Amino acid sequence: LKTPLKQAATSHAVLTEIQPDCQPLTTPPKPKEILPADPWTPTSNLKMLISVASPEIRSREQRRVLSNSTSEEHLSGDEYEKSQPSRKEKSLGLLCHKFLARYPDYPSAAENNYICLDEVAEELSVERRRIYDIVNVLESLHMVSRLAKNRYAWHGRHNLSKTLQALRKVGEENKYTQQIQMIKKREYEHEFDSDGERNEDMARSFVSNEHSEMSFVELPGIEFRAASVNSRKDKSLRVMSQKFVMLFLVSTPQIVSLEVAAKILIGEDQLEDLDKSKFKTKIRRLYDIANVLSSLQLIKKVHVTEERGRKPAFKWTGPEVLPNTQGTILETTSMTYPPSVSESIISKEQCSKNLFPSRGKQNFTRHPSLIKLVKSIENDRRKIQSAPTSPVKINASINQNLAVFPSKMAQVSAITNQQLEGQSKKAKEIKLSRSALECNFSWSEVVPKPEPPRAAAASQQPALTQPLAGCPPSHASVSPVILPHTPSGVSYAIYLHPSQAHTVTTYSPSFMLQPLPGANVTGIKSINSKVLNKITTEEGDNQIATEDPTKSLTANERLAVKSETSSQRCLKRPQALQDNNLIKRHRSDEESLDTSLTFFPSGYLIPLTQCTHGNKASFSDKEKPGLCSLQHTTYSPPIAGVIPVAAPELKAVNIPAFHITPLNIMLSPTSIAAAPVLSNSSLNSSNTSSAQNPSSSVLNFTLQHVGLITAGVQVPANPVLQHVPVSSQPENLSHSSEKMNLQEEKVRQNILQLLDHGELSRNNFLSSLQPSAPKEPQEPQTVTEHFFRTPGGPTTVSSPSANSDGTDRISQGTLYIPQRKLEVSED
DNA sequence: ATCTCCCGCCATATG
DNA sequence: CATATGGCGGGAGAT
Repeated sequence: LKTPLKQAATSHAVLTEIQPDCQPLTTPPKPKEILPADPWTPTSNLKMLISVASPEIRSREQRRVLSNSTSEEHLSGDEYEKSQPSRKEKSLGLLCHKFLARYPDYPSAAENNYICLDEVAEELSVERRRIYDIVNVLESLHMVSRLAKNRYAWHGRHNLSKTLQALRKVGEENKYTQQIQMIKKREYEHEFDSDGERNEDMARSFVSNEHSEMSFVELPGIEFRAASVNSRKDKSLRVMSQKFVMLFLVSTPQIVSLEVAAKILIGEDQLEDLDKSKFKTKIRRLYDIANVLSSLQLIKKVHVTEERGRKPAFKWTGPEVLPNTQGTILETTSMTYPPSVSESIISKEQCSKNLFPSRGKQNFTRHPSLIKLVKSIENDRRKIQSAPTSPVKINASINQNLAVFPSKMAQVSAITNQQLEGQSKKAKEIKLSRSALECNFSWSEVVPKPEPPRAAAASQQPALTQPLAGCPPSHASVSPVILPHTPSGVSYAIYLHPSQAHTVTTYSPSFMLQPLPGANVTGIKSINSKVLNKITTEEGDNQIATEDPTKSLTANERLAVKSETSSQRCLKRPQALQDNNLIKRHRSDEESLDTSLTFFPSGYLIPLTQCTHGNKASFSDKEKPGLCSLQHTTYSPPIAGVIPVAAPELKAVNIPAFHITPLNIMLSPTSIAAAPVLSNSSLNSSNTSSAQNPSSSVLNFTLQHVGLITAGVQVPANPVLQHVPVSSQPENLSHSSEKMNLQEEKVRQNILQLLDHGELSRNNFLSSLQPSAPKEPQEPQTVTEHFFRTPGGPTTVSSPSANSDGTDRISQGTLYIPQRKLEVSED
């Protein structure tokens, strides 16, 4: 019927931006939007071209051209159906590119960045419906916000960093990592026992438990307040998009298969109701979302090959999100709202409404100080949540923040604490956290720096240094306050996600970071569950990006972006205020407490003004330096690398960490992740085996208790950071331990299972699990796994770790747990 | 056949 | 009530 212009397909046509042609009748093109300030930046154009001109398309186009012999339409109608707009040309992804091309990534406040849906739809000549699809996901990233009926405000990537951070946090709170594990485990089981008596694995229950319904995650974004119009209840596409992104952010290899994503997004609730159609629909939506995210270059399509064939998946290619960044918002905020400490204190989560309204009735009380802030926001979206309450959470992070702003905050914090306590008994933990200090400083990777963690470290970090450093040393020095308390010893637990097996490798004791080109990833987490893996290569897969022009370009772009973002966010010194999700959760609802797995509702973030550009210059390098280097390093050997274990951020070791560690362990029953623990201190101090400080003791204790490490093994803590307020730890520790016991057993069983299956052949592994079997104290054993990525694809990597079987020994208490194989291939 | 995912009906929300 | 939004899923192009 329609006779589209033929061969629109020519590359030229495609490249040409938006629809040069058409619309004879309708309103003429509107000049208005096309102003000098126009969005088209060289970058964007380039970007667009690159992305658009994918090889596939190009080849396709060529074919077409040949066939047509360039004639547009002339000959015969034989061209019949060949109509052009081959499906691909109408793809959401391409459309999205066009859309994005219209606006600058980083619009200046000055320009009018308004988006009129009608116009856009018209100009791009697509149905409005499609525009909604795009806008909705952009909205989920806070790249746009709705102003009113037909109008949206374009924010570009200014908020992206914060958004991602928030999403990551929420994802962590929602225990997506565990959910993913569960799902994978389930699949695994199915494969195995065909009999399938799906053991009523608690796993399920876990998942089902949480079924948290989450609503839109709000982020502090600029004019978000104005977005009064937005939102309503469902927002499914938006929410879905956020969840999808969260999955990437919490996954260690940042690869998420559609299947897994769909399952999680779907039934966050019920056990698998293998509702086929529902699943299908979900997948469709995910594709839609993925297309947009791909256009944003946040993800790219890959395939994961597992035992059962290859499945479509996507790999995160966007900026990595720092684990601990909690400080970011605060920092920003503080700058923004210097006066009201309280406000500044509020960090995302605190402000949150319940994203995940867990079934439980959670009654949060809003902290007075927050009320004002929240109030306005709430008005805007009052209608949105039918939810009666918009709980505001205040948590430990606040306390932490105190450190930063000692004087001012003090009172506030005090208040906060009281309130918290009042709210829930569970809050007790919070106290602990506050003492913890958090300074992120970059860890010196290879070069151990003698100096104190403080600012010193950060200063000259090589590119590889951790991003965490987020704050430049300069800042640190500037605001000494930040490091109020002595640094706490920070230990980090490294674990491997079973599901995402990747190469595991040993890490060097010295913590050298190496960009692991191939290694994708092991997960490294700080105790408090923040992942520190900045190191992972972006190109992650062992792919060598070098030759691909596109990639290189993207890389560059990325760099640019990163630096920018980092600069923004690093306005302040490093304080890693970490917040503990755990704590938050605990206090949030008591009921859920019992099941450790229960999810707690999280809130949405209240938008704070976004940070202005402050001194960006100073830190350009810190944050993502690692990435940059990584990118460059693409040429590096395919081998899986060493797992960089270092934990850059010195976080206070808080109790939460303990909780978390166990959780992680227990959660991944399937393959069980290894939990290597390291202290970042080692970086500074050459010796790893220094005497344990309290924190390390606790940690060791915990680990031992859980059975992850042998009694003899000890995890060193960072000397510098030592004074972690350990005081209360015992309680917490015990507490967590208790919870974990059950889990412990399961974990073991799982391990055994693995062994049975032959996945683990190592005695070592077992022995390591046995507390009774002491091993060399200083050298815990590692169970290495064969993870492999099989060859075949560019991505394939073999585990570098030398001795194939878990014989490797890793210097400091590192435990690696075996995994299943998994291959990732591009495209 | 499977993977992608476009198209657009039609229920809802908004104004 | 007229529109603006946006679930949803059929079904077809791409592989």
